[in-house]
Amino acid sequence: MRFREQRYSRNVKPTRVKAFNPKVSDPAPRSRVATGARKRPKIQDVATLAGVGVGTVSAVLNQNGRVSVATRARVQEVIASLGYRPDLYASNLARKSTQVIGLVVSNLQNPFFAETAQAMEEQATRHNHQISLMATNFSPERQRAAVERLLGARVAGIAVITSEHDRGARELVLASGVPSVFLDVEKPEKNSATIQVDSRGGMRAAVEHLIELGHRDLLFVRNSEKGSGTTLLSHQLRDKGFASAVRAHRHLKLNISTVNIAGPGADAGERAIASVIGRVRFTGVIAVTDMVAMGVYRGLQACGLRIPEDVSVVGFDDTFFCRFLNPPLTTVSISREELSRMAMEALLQPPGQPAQGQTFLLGTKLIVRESTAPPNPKSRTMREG
Amino acid sequence: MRFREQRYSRNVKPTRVKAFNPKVSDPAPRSRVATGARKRPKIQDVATLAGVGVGTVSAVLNQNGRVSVATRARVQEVIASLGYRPDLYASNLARKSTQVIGLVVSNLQNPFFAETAQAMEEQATRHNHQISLMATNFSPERQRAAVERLLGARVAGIAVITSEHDRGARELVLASGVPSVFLDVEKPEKNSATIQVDSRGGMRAAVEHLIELGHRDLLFVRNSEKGSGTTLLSHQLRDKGFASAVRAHRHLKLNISTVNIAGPGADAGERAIASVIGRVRFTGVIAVTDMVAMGVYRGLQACGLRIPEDVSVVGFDDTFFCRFLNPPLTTVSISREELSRMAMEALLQPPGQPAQGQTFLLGTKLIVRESTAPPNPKSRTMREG
DNA sequence: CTCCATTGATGAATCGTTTCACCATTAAGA
DNA sequence: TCTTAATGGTGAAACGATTCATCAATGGAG
Repeated sequence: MRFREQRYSRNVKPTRVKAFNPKVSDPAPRSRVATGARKRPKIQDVATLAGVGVGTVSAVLNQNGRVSVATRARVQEVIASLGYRPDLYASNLARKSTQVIGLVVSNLQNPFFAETAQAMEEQATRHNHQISLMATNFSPERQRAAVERLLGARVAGIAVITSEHDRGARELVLASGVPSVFLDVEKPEKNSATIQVDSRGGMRAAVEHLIELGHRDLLFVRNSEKGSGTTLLSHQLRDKGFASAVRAHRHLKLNISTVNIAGPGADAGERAIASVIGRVRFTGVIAVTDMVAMGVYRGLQACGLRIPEDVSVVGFDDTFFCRFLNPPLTTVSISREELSRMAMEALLQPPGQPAQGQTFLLGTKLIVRESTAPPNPKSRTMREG
Repeated sequence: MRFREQRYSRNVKPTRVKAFNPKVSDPAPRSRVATGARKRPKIQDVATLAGVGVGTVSAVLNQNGRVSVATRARVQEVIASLGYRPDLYASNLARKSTQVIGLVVSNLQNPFFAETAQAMEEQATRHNHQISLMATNFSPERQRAAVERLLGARVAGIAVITSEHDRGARELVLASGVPSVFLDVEKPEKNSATIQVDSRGGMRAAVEHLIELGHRDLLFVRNSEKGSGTTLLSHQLRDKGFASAVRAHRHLKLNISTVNIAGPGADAGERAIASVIGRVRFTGVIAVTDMVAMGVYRGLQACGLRIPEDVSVVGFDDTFFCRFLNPPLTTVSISREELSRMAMEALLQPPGQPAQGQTFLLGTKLIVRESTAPPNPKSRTMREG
């Protein structure tokens, strides 16, 4: 019985059944939309043509192992002539690691994220990696979904550079053991690197800049991107940074006001100004984001207030278009190159010290442009009487 | 003989040799930098726990094949309890297709590309695909390299949305047989889809808008991003569009000037204005790009010219920040959603008609904001005398 | 009761790499 | 001459999924 069975399964099921069983009734369905491409050469083809074993070809490809110069040259020649390109999926499967790093950002429309993504992409290319991009559009659910998909793709690392925050997503990443970096996360974990933007320092520089110019009546404008009630983490930190900067100068009797408008991006800034104008006295505005500052510009200009003659404005992020606003915006700069360099360093952890678990501090720098000037004593942001 | 042999290969070569050969001399080197993560469950684990075969689990995962409701439920339960997630690399290798589409853009700093990337990402997610992002920074060499890497990654499709153009890259893609879309390519191929932006229509609308307002002295500002001498394809098309729009109104005796400044992005616009001011008479400016228009704003304002009182300005692209310029920019809009929808449709070619080889026409729409107004007869862009 | 069709489930073979135990050859040392 | 070491090179097994030929069980039909 057993023999019968074995023999049967051995002989009647040759490895290439298809070739022996042309399915006469159904000549060529293969409905997978005709490819039209020549068959991709595989490593075995290269090996055969070069007269070597597959192991040798692999060694040449990954420049490890010992291969004589002559053999190496011959193999490389064959590779070039065939146009052979190793299949990354097979390679990754066999190697149990990938060359892909997952990048989760909030929204590419926001230049801060776009510029960061670009910088990350450059870093990745430099290190021979690829970027798999996911955008959350500020939704924690989508963040979690993004992380889940990246994990399924077995990425070599995950960078979460978002303003929103999702505990579930973070826990998924942490539990997976995949190298990761998070931006501005509240408490670091041993498992995962953190990049902390020095919002405090940046805010202090911004506030002190205005104080030095002579401003004493300050308006802080913030928004929370989504009406969801949750405050973005980076905004919270900037809040704190602002508060601490103000505290450091409390002897000056500063007159501080804060507006918080929910809503997406730049529009919030505009509405914020509309809502306080005539009710609050201020000669300097600090916006939590360049995007918000753009809205503030519009709001002020709609009220006939000039920048910087009547009101000074400071932004945060130094997105590239700051220079093109009218007047060019004074803002706090965060280096995207530095940020992406840190992220990559943490993700790729060069064989030496384990960068995972480390916390990187990302400095900020005040860029003074033309949106700030000494306050104008005649300027009126309050309604008369 | 045959029996002996079969039996031999059946019994003496068990699939798990390693388990029988514990290598006493070398207990546990595995120096691959401690992972610390629990071992990822594989499909066999799920199958065993659920008491079914791997084929059944696979059928449940891919909701094809016939599985009874009871079995399906049991398998799904085990999957959930284990937190099992199929390995995309193994899956792709076995299936010989992937869920990744490669997106090549010029530069994420340019909001047009950033917004397109975002839209593509959303489309991809909707279709259960991932985006692998590559930026060329306007370099043809980098474009080729990007394509080469994506091909190696066996992407399911490649979208090349760039302003620069590289014949080599295009040929690589075409030869590979991978579904692809290119933007604004000169001549379509059977093999690959094309999206043609209706630059002609957009330019005509822009020109006619200015003409209707009463402008007769028009300045066309273009740049070529890189001093490399090669003109960006999209710019060429916009050139032609502009020329054809002008030709259509030649009976009006329009006074047309053109400045072409090489150099990256917005700066070019500023330098363009600087170079023509006082030498050319114009009351309306058409910029080849919103980015360039931003530079034009700066250039004009630096000369003390007001927009739109002294000079009207029209841009092209409708990037999101147009609304935040002062004054908000009148521009020609290209729908990113539409663009990405078309790209995805071409790439994913729903089982029905083969969208490959098709040419999509992407319409444009003039968005009138506040940067255009009737010409001011007293305005002087020419030096006196 | 036999035969056939249908439904559900199985698991060996396959995808294209990397890895690594092992082999062959040569060189150096005793 | 015989070991021993070093260098080049080999190819089977493993990676973790999908596929599909095949089997078992069940239910009618004849």
